[in-house]
This record gives sequence, C-alpha cells and structure tokens, in this order.
Amino acid sequence: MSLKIYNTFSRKKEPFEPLNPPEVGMYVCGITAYDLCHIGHARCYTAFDAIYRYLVFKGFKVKYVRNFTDLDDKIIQRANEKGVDIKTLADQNIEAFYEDMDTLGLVRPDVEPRVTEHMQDIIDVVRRIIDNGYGYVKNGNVYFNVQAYDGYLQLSGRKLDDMVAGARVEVNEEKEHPLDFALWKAAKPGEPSWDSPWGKGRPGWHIECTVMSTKYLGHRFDIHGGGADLIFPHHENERAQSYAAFGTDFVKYWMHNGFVTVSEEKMSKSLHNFLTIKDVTAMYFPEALKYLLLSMGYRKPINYSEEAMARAEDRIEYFYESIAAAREYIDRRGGTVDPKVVQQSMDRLVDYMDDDFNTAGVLGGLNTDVKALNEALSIKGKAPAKADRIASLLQAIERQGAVLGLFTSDPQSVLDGIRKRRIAALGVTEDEIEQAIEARKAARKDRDFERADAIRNELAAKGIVMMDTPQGTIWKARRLGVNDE
RNA sequence: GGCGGCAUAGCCAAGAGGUAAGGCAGCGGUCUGCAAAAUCGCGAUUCUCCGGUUCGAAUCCGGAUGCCGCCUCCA
Repeated sequence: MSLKIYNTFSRKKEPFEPLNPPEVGMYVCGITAYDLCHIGHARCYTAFDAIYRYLVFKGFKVKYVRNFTDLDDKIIQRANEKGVDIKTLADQNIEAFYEDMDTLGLVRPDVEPRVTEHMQDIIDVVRRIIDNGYGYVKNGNVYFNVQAYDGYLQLSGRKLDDMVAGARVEVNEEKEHPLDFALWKAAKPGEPSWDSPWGKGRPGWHIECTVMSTKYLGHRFDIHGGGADLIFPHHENERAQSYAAFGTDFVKYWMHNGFVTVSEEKMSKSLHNFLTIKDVTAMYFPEALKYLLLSMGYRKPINYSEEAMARAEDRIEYFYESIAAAREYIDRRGGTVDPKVVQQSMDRLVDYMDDDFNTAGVLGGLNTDVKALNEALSIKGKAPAKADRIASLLQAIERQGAVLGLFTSDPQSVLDGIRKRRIAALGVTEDEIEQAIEARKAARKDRDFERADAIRNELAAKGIVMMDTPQGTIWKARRLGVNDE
C-alpha cells in the first residue's frame, strides 16, 4: 500500500503523489503571537509533527514551513493594553511558543517566516492581484473581489448566495460584495503601518500565508495544513488570492486537524474554556499530552479531560518502565535482535500511517508490542529465546516510537518527571515517603505485619503505593479522584 | 437557513466489502507474609435505527434519529 491523504478539497482520501518527488513542500499555519498557546495548538502542531516525521521516514525530502503572524488586530489591541509595542509582545509569545514546542519535543520547521519581515513581498503580491483584475482600491484599502474568481468557496463547499443569506456578514459600504475581504488595510491613527502604493497601511489577515507559503515553496506546493476552523474563511481566501496572483491552484493536498474539546465543546478563546500548554504540562508529564493527542486520528475531535490525561500519563509511565526494564535486562544478559520481529512491527506501522496518518492504530500496535515485551520479561529463568525476544521487541518499540516522536527520552528522567508532578498534586513529599518506608521496613523486620500494613495503607490513602521487590521497597504515586467517574 | 463531520462493549478507541486491534475499568489465576506492580485467562453472534445492493456489509447506497463543528476572531 502507498500513502493516502484525506484531502479537504475533494473530501476523499487520495493517493499521495508529490509535485516533484522526492521533494515535498508542506506549509502549516502558525500562531498569531498575541497570547500563550493552548492545547488546540498543541494538537495541530503535534499532528503535523508526526506527519512530517513520517514523510521523512518514507524517504521524502520535506521542506516544512510554518509562519508566525506577528501583526494583526489582536496583537495591536493586546500590545496597547499592555503598553508595549507589537514587536515586544510578539517576541515574548514566540519565545513562549518555542518553549512549548520544545517541551512537547516537536521538530522545528525549516522556515519560520514572520509577516513583518515580508512587507515588500506582500505588497508585490497585492499589486499583482490588482493588476490581474481581482482586487480594487477604496480609500487606501485594497479588497479582493470574490465575484471575479469563479473558484471561490470550492474548498469549503459553499455558495456565495447562501453565505450572504446566512447573514452575520459585516456591513461595509466600501465593499462591492459583502464577502470581499481586505488584502491591505489603510492605516488607522496610532496603529503600526508600512508604506505602500496605496498609502500607509498593513496587510489583511489572509495575504501573509499566500505570500510566505509561495515564496518558500513555489507557486504550487504539496501540503497545506491547519485547524479545521481555518477552512473558511482563511484557507478559502488564501486559495483565491493565490489563484489571482499566480494563476494556479497553489495547494495540492489540504489537510485539516480536528478540534480539542472540553466537555464536548470546542476549546476556544472566545468560550474561555481553554487550557494552555503550560497549564497542562505543569500538571502532567508533557509526553502524556502528546500521547493523548496522537491516540486519535488527527481529523477526529479529542475530548480533553483530567481523566484522559491521567490515563495517557499512565501509559507513558508503563512504556518507559518497560523500556527501562528491557534495557537493564539486555545490559546484563545480551540478546540478539531478530530483524523479522522488528520488520513485522514496522510493516504494521506503515500500513496504519499510509492510511491518512493513522497514529491511533500505530499506538494500538505499540501497546501490543510493549505487552509482549513485558510478557517476555516476566518469563522465569533464562529461556534461550528470551533475551533475543526482548532485544527484538525493544528495538521494534523504539523504532516505531521514533517515527511518532514518542518514547525517545531517557526513561529515568521521564519517570522522575511523572513522579514529581504526581506527588506535588498529592501534596506529599519524598522525605515523608522515605520515612514511612523506613518505618515499615523496621516493622517488617520484626514481622509486625499489622503495623507494616497500617503504614502502607496510610500512604495508599494519600495516593502513594508501596511495592516490595527483591531489591527492596519502591513506591509509585497515583492520581487520585480521576477514575471514579 | 446553508454546508460539513461523527455514531463500534460500562468508558476511550482502531477497523472503510470477507466474518470485530488496542487501552481503561471489572472478574478469576500466577507472583507476594498480605498487597502492589507485572503477567495469564474471561468481554460485542455484533457495530444508533429502518430499508436496499451483494454469496457476504460495522464497512457501499437511500432514509430516520442523535451529537459536534463551520458559515464572526479561532489550531
């Protein structure tokens, strides 16, 4: 099987045939840098990170471009509220964005263009659109004439008349058609502005992506992605602008990720029901968020809940514990990798990923493998094939994980990170736990099991589980109150 | 009002014409002083409902119902 991608434009899965193989151009709409990122952003960039990694794994030479919108109404407004200039605000939020992306272990795109650094390019494209008869100037504003492009609304599958009838279109006397949108906005007093042939002003919202995507990827490129809420009007308008400027349908495959919901409602700034990436990764180990986001197909909605996060974190813990145990075993006993075992898992991964990047299926397979790994680990004695089986499954897990950007960290530091977050949430200190373990050890030595059990129960009530092993007593922290629902 | 998507066990979720992955929870066994962790075994004659196509449908077609989203800034 070969790679198929669901194309929003055709609403079908299509065979992936890049314009210039093995090169692939991929543009993903980036952030508007006026605030911290929420986990909806995390979903989008995690999904396209996995897509990027898989395309690279398949042997494509991917050029990945993701923009920063560092100039728009919201940035200007927020900067005014805070009494800083827009560059300061944008820089702060871009820095915070990088922290978030690094926390989640997402790769940096090859090019990350900013709007304010592409003014001349934007002006040039707006001029082309006017020259080609798709734009008009009114009082220093430049508008796109949607009636001039008969392909308008093809991406979102709507009709011009229905859109107008659907109301809620802003009234603007300057526009020839209510759906005409601004390519260039005349400067208002107190707003940052740039010189242009139409007077001082700044770009409209959609033009930046048209300009920066085509500048770095050519007038026609392979993949354009973003959240499903961008289909209309953002991507629809980009498409119209590109056609107007360059006479081509600029994107071959339109890809849109589904939303993150909270209590089944879309997470959005206007509903004030969003959590930032920083909120979530402070509470839960960051890779758990990544696991949760990849545990469903990228087009389906994901409902965020504490319970879902706790379960994802449990899975991360389980994987890393298993990986650590397997490595420890192999360090002691050796073990030869059977390429067939690894290949079988990788073939399964390819089958899933080729089917529109089914990361959920891959995770299912990974769970089967890690369970098999623990099964091998739990065999008593030294069955001859045991070490080889462990070595093979470990490699299968690590190689699959690498394709998704999962399970690539040092197990001990992950386990420590999970443990720290959990005891903080439980309000218990490590000293407290160590003291209890010592007290219980003494009781057990005296074979006072009643007292030993009482100590253990006391800690269990606080969410700390003690476990006796041949190497001594170890402990784990649980998340309380999330499995009761 | 227009357009799009989704509906699979108690819960989360793969599967896209050939007889239901995986995870959580639950029950029973191994292990253990007892536990925990880990592991083994057990769960849908059936995929919202009603028709149709087919030797065969969770998968295709038609219809119904319910939920979600877009049409305004939004990943």
